[in-house]
Amino acid sequence: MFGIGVLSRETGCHIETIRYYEKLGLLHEPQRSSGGHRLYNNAHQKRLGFILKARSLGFNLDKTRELLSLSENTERSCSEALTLVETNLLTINEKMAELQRIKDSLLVMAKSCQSCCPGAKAPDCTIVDALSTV
Amino acid sequence: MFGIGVLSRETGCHIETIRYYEKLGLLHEPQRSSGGHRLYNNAHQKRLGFILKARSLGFNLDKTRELLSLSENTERSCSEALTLVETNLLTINEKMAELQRIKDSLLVMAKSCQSCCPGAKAPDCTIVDALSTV
DNA sequence: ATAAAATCTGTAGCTACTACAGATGCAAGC
DNA sequence: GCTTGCATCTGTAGTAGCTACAGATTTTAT
Repeated sequence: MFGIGVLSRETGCHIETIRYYEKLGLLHEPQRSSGGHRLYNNAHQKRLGFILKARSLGFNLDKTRELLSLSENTERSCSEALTLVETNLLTINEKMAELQRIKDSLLVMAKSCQSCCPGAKAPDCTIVDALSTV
Repeated sequence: MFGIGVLSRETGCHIETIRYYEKLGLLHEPQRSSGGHRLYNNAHQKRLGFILKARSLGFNLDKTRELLSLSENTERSCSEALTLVETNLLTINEKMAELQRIKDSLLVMAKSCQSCCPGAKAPDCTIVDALSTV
């Protein structure tokens, strides 16, 4: 049994975030010391690790909750997990495409500025111009 | 002069967002009708278009404010705009790298699940396993 | 004149945390 | 046993960038 500070250090998860996950029901309520301090065991630590890993793979808290449920429920099937992963992949792909679109535009703007308006006044900059154009 | 509904339709920006930008000082306070309704002109529309374009290129509201200031201030130089664009490019690149990392992991997980545990129970799925592993 | 649509202000909600304030608990040294 | 200092407690508010109401008015159309 260990306190929230130890759990925080072991997992790299902020104390406030641990309490937040507990409030949302992602982490089970731990035992308490006589004075009311939270006391965790290895099962808690494992579960928190699971959550953090899911989060680091881009799953939001709802999907993470789903994944936790899948990991515990023998009635549910593997294909549900696969669907969650594939849905997440779609989301990631969309975000990447959007970022690529932005990146392309920014590169064009930067290049244009570098070659056209070095030392010019800001309002005449091609970057400002590009933003002003409909 | 036109109302907020027209401005919203013309720019594709939600009415609430227009008022929000005004509250933040990104949009100037417009004239009002005798009854208190906002009345905009073309300058407002142009400025809102500028903001929306900056937002769509990944600039946050603070940077957008900076860009607006650059577009109006003859004292400031073009290089400041370039710096903003380049900084934004760095941010975008970081986000893309992170997404790529996530994508790679998800692809591995999906592939592993497809080939190893079709029809298995969820708790035995390789996806769940990958999330459980430290 | 009246009904319907648009707009008004102000507040609360969203995600996923993070940052306090002010009150306690706990563990170590003397 | 007492004090000191750190850890932890609860609860609330803040972050970004909106979005979604409620309930009151204004404007527009018939």
